[in-house]
Amino acid sequence: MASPFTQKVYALARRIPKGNVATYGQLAALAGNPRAARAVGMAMRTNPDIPKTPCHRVVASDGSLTGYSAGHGISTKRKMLMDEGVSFKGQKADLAKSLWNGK
DNA sequence: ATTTTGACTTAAG
DNA sequence: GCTTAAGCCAAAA
Repeated sequence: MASPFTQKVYALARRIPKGNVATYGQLAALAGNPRAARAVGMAMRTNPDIPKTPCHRVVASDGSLTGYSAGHGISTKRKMLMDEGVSFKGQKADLAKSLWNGK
């Protein structure tokens, strides 16, 4: 646990349903600060428990996969998402179909 | 306490 | 479509 904000972000990430994805800005908004998308990314980066916190379900605003410290980076992340049933457009997630509704 | 940095986002060239 | 610039936030140094 690094900090309250980070904890909140983790909680939100865990609540993203399988087969869906959320954007950093979206998590930031749900965490209470719509403009803290960057901080959210930071929280993900320092992500302590991969299986406990599915940071791979968090993508950029346009569905692009960014970062990912585990596995082989983006490649692994994309694979995991596809495995969970998330639609993909080349290297980007299909937000139109798999974007988390926030509840 | 101040500065730097980064898994962001949007706007503009 | 890609690069640059600027805005905003929180954590780490």
